[in-house]
Amino acid sequence: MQNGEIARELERIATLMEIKDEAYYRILGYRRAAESVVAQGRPVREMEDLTKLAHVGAATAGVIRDLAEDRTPQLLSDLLEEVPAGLVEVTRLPGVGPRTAGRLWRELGITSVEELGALEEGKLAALKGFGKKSEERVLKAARTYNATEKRMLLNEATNLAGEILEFVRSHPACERAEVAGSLRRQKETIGDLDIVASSGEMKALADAFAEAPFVQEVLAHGPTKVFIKTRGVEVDLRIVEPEAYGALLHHFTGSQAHNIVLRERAVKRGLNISEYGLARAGTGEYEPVASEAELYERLGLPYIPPELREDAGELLAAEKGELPDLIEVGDIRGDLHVHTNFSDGRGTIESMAEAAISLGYEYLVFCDHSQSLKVANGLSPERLKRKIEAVREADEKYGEIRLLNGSEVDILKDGTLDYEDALLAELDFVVASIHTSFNIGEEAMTERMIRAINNPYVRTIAHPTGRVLNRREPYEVDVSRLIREAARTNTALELNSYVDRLDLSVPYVREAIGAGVKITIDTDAHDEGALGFARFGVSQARRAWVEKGSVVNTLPLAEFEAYLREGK
DNA sequence: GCCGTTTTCGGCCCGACTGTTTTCAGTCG
Repeated sequence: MQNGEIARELERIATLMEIKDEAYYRILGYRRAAESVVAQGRPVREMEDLTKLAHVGAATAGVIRDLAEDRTPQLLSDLLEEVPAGLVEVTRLPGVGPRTAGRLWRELGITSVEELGALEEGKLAALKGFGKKSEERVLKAARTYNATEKRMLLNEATNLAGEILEFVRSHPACERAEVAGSLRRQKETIGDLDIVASSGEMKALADAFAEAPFVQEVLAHGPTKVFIKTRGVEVDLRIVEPEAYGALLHHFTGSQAHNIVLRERAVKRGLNISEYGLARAGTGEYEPVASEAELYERLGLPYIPPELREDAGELLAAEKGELPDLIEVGDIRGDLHVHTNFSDGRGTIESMAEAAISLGYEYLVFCDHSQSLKVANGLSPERLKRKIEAVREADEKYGEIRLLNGSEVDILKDGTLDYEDALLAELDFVVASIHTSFNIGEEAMTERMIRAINNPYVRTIAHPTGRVLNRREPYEVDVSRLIREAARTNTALELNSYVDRLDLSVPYVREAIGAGVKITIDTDAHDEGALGFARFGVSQARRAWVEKGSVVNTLPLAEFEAYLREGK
């Protein structure tokens, strides 16, 4: 099992224990262990001592070991014998938690969302603590439940949040407002949106928001907190007095795991943290904190950027003064992987070049598809040669930017490349990637890609795991082996910035830079607008603790050209 | 369950909103 699956199983264990009404802190232990596994870069399967992970002790380590080696842990099989597995899904219904799910099971014999949805009217309302409203809400949730929840891509979430933010900011009662939550941390996909605001008239702003034109449904509405649904997305607005804005922004940016460890740290120093500010322990009298920087400072820490707030070692690094100097969008000097209408792009060499110039880039590498990828109008050797000429001519025309020749050459099923080496030698930069024969098994796929990595002309491997968010799982490949091989051969790995790829994913990027592998942050743009997706590639790199020095295309033109000349 | 610069036992983050209640449990973030 991979880290993600292991974490999901640990979550499932925690939920089953919650339904059983086990001790709260025992459950919390498994939940925090799940988060540690997700945050971990390299596959936990390869770790010798699992208790080195935060929040993992002897017991949880045994469970993780079993899962990693595809055995069912005794704990899990015992739980599944006692608690129906379908109840885990019941707890995912909005407004239904583990306690309610447990009662539904014990008192009504419910074991799945489907059974709950088919329940006769009045049965639920008759339970103690339930009423008509609760019944209506729960039944509706069960009947409209959709198991395959789709999460927003970063650009969709950014656009939607922008519109909502504009409404909030334009209200006269609003002093400041920002996006918080997972979007501010730039998680790869976004479920809900969190907006925070400060205001001297909180209730007026809350009421206005609940009646905003984009509101589909009001889920909760108090004087400082409004929870609505718009276009199927839940949006949470939280409001505080202006003096407490920093504490609120921090609180709602999360992650929850980061907040918890930070608060525990504060408690040890005699302080409580809440969204209202800092208090001497036990007094409940909060002193407002106006900025996040001030909050960290008063805890004796340097500012921790939102992208790092995942309880993935950032507090320890902050204490030691070893936080990374994270890469920024402005550090990107060029894009090494863009398409044109020679293959399946919509832009021309010129239009793409001009879009790159307007971003301030110093160089741009055109990488159209290779001959065997017919569906993408891949270039035959003859057409590639014509394109090489066309790029050279265009390069003469533009003084502001260096235009270079590349190819996104297919790695064929046997690991050979889709052009002869002699042709690859004529190119400035070669990107290699997989677009066919995804299901050949982990061993064969790994060997196939390692063969490509060992080709002397291949400088980076594009979208190395082939995943497409919300659409396609990554193919099976041993990424850790690819990373070791890339390090050995001085081959880079791509962090593809296209919003539905973001591939390599963050944990692997962190593993790769740890192994000394260079990263290319490319957009794979098929039109001019997509060049702007570089910001999302950069935000993922920041989540992976990447500094500018680890990224090939932060090199100024002269140094980049030297890098090209040196070869591998 | 985990964890330790007051520790190997006794702690373990914090608050808003809802529904069904007359004081609070459950859910959520």
